[in-house]
Amino acid sequence: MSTSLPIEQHLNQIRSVLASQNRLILVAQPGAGKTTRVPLTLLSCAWAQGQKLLLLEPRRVAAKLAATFMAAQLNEQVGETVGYRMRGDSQTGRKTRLEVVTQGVLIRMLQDDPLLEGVAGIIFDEFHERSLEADLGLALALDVQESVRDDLRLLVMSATLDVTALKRVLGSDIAVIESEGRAFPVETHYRPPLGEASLSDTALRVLHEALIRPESQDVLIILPGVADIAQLVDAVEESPLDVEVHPLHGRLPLELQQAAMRPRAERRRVIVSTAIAESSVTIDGVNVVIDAGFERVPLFNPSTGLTKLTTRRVNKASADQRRGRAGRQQPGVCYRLWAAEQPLVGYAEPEILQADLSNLVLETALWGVHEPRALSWVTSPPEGALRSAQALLDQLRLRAPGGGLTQLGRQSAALALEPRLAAMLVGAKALQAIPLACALAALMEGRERVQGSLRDALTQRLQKPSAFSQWHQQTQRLARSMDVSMPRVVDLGALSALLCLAYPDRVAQRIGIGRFKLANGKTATLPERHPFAQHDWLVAVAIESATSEARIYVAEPITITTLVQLYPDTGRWEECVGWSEEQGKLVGEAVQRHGELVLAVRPLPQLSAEAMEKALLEALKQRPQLVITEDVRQLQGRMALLSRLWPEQWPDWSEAVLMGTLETWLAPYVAGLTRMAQVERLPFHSCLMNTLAWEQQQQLERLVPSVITAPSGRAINVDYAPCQVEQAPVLALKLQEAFGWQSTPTVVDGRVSIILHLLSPARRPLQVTQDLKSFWINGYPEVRKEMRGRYPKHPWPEDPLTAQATASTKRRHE
DNA sequence: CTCTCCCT
Repeated sequence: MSTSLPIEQHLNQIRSVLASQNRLILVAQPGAGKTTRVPLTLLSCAWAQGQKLLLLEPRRVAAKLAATFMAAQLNEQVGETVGYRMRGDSQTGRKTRLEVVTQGVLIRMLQDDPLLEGVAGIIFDEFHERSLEADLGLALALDVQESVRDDLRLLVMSATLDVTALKRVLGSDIAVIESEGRAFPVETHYRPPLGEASLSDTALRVLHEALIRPESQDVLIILPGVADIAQLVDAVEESPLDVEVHPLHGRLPLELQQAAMRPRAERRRVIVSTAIAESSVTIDGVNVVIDAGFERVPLFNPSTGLTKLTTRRVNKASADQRRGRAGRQQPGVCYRLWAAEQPLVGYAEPEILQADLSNLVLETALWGVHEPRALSWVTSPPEGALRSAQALLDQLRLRAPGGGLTQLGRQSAALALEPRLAAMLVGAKALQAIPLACALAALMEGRERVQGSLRDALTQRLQKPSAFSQWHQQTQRLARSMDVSMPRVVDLGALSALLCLAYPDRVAQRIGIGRFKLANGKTATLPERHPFAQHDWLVAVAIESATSEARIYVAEPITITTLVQLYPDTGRWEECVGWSEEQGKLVGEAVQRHGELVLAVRPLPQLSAEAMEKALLEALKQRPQLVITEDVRQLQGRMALLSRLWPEQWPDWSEAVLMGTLETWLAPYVAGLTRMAQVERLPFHSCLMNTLAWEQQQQLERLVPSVITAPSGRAINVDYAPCQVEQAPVLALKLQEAFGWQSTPTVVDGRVSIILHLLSPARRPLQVTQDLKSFWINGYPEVRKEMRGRYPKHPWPEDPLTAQATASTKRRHE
């Protein structure tokens, strides 16, 4: 059967492209056979002789399965020509030429040997899943290939036809080979919820419909979350349907997951699953899929530093993948619980756009890249999440000011733990609490949910390690990597200190019953009856960010003394001068802070000059706007006109810019001031003018004069305020004052015509014009006819071009 | 009213 796989007909082409080029994209649908056929065929290529190939798989099961299958193809055991490598479980030997590795392993291999000696090529399987680690692995591999290993072959395999982003980073001329997949046809029906029916009600209704068809075998129902699954499982069990029902999700113990996947002959099975059934596991015997069309995804919020689970509609690629689960072994049926016309986004967002990037920043810093965006990414890590990750690493003391790693940071990166836990582990040395830190890290990293207090959970495990084998294994592994052995008795004394090392940003100060302010400035709550609800200080370990206030699920009490011992900066008294709105003046205090939290305050008798200056400017910046007098407003308008024409030569004096640059133009004048009223009285006009050179000041007066002399002899203020909104300056004057002006007056050496507001003797607008010449000819006769009767004492000559201009009445003139 | 998935 292997000879009939769709990928077979492309193998020669794949070999020939990689003989002469070092990059290739292979697009193949599920069932094409790419995972197992392509790596084996590449082993015999000339460029791979005497070297290894790495095959990257996104999941441990997939890696083992692929290795086992390929070894069997060669009539060998795993660990001979084909082996695998993953955390805590490897089978490779001296003969091994193809290593199937999981994502974390690839990154460690690259970090340990950036030359990748002995490796001829890397195959990225299932790249369309766009996991954070696959993206990082490819970025590092590209860096290696571009800098020191142009012979290194990189083959990216994807089930997605949309390869534009990949081509952008791999090169627009890269070869793309496409292969058909192989699957049975699946009939699609759309069954949106009726009225207000819930997802599980709708799924139950459609399940009845599906089971009526005699050809229906086992049914896979995909719902967004565990709660929906439990609800539907109950409903099916209470219904008269003669089926065997199994829940399936990642938090279920492994035995129950496996039970859900085992085929049974006697009764039809209904498997109610999360998205885990979409890609991670295959279930034999299924030919009906009921897809609710939703997924729950963790979205990282850079401003809170928290990850929130969000339910949203699936993308089209996932929906098709789910549907395909009905046609793996025979023709099938898929019921979609949404309307056919429901729009869906095309593909899943790459994880890099929505995940916590602290590990990515740690890895790239270890790689020697201080600014992660300098690498070549299929999708660049987003700015906000990068800054947030950098801030966390700074707080964990893993990152040095320049962006490199500290000593602690380098040790942490080698530990293969998330940065918070790694920082805790390396920091445990100074607390002489490494064994406890290992036990704690293993607990927090584990998948099991901690019920009740951390202290109890730890005590339980330390007393009876054999009952918690996964935790025990990981504890031992961490202890080995820290060069300690686990003692028989572990003291829990350093527990809260260790947690502060991992979660310095989540130190929490009580601000009410069960309400806490976190060091990152956010508010979080603990149930009012929680035993810690009345503690003044906690460290919040598990938090879920909700729409309103974040909720704390796991916490541990701490003392300020502990905090100060761990973070010497926290204990430092910091001079803090601030503006008091109530007192209308600057006040000073010395405070001890931890992030946004204030530990202690004492008044400060004397304020330093710099602190006062800084505080005053800061207070000014907090205000919605500067106090702008008319002369400053005019100056801003004049400057706006000039800087629009010559942005290189004239500064931008818009309000936003002035607010942002107080330090440069206002600072010299605030020295010694303590009250805001004094600041408000400063001559801002002169302060601004003084920043210009003398020649520039002269030029300003000449190009945009503040007054223009009308034919009447009167000097009239030009209004430049409209220039701030990109309009021309305005000159308002009585019509009679303009007699004799042949055309519109101008500024900026004739470049800009002024808008004239010609007024009646009662200063009512008669005409607004930027073309005076045409007004005299076309508009004036009409105005004259109408106004002569109403204002007989004022001159209304027939020829305004030659008439004597005047600001007063006829009589005074005679 | 906690909990999608994955990995060093």
